[in-house]
Amino acid sequence: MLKLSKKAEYALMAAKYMALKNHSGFSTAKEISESYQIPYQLVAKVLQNLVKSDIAISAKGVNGGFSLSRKANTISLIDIIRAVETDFKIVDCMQVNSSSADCVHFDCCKIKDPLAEVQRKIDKVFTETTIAQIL
Amino acid sequence: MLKLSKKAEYALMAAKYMALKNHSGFSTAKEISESYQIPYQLVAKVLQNLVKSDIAISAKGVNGGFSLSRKANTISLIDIIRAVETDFKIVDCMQVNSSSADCVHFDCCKIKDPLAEVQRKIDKVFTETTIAQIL
DNA sequence: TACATAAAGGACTGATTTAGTCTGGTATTA
DNA sequence: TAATACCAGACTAAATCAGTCCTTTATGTA
Repeated sequence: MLKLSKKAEYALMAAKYMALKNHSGFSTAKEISESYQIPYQLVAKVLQNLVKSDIAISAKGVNGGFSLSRKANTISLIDIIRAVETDFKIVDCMQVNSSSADCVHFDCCKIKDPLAEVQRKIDKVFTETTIAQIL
Repeated sequence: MLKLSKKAEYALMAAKYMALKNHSGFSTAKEISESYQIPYQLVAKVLQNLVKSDIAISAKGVNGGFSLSRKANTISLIDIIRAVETDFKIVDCMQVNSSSADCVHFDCCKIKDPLAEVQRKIDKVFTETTIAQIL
């Protein structure tokens, strides 16, 4: 279906929220959850993923929260999406570790190589679009 | 996950098969199924979808089968994919009939408009690539 | 020091989607 | 009339996704 997951959507929304108030301290998961009507636990998890990928930084305790680790115009959509999704390929066999064990057609596939070019172009779209452009 | 469905994959493979032998009569579902190791019932269904979308024509009975209805370089990947998939949008709210009933954020969404541009670029990739290019 | 706040992280569940199968039908040719 | 091959819808099992629950760890403040 070529659809982004909710996690990816929420990650983009959270990134946008933080970008919009980047210079006024931390944003909490609760704050983002309530502002954008996103389930708290989900957005919390997504924010943790962003921290793991060094897109955001976090601070525990009172007055803690999350903040983007760098300027919005240096964070691409693909950075965000890769932080929360394991796969980002239009077909399974393009995953880094895929082999003939994953696909009966692996060694004789008729569309893999041509689709790799399509994949490259899609990656380009998400790589070239930054958080700054979705504000 | 932004992944194509198996139906879309099989549709592309079937289209490729037909394109490769376009001028030597019909290809049967069985033939394509066996050549490319695709479950027969699935590829049969996919081929029916292609017929419904006027991408392929069919003939019943002995010596029947399927054939592309026009030249491979006039059939884009998006034609094929739309023939077999109901949705082809990165987020639900971009579906033609979507409304605030489908998404709690519909009227206040922070990322819909920017993502529409991303969607447009992805559509462009699939529109500009034709079957002739995956042969 | 105690307490409130807030992130970290794992386990679990229910709903949805996907892939694939089964069955019966219709049309065509030899 | 028998074999071939498309047409069509219902159905099932497996996988994925979205969301929840619960416990732990860290930090600032009264």
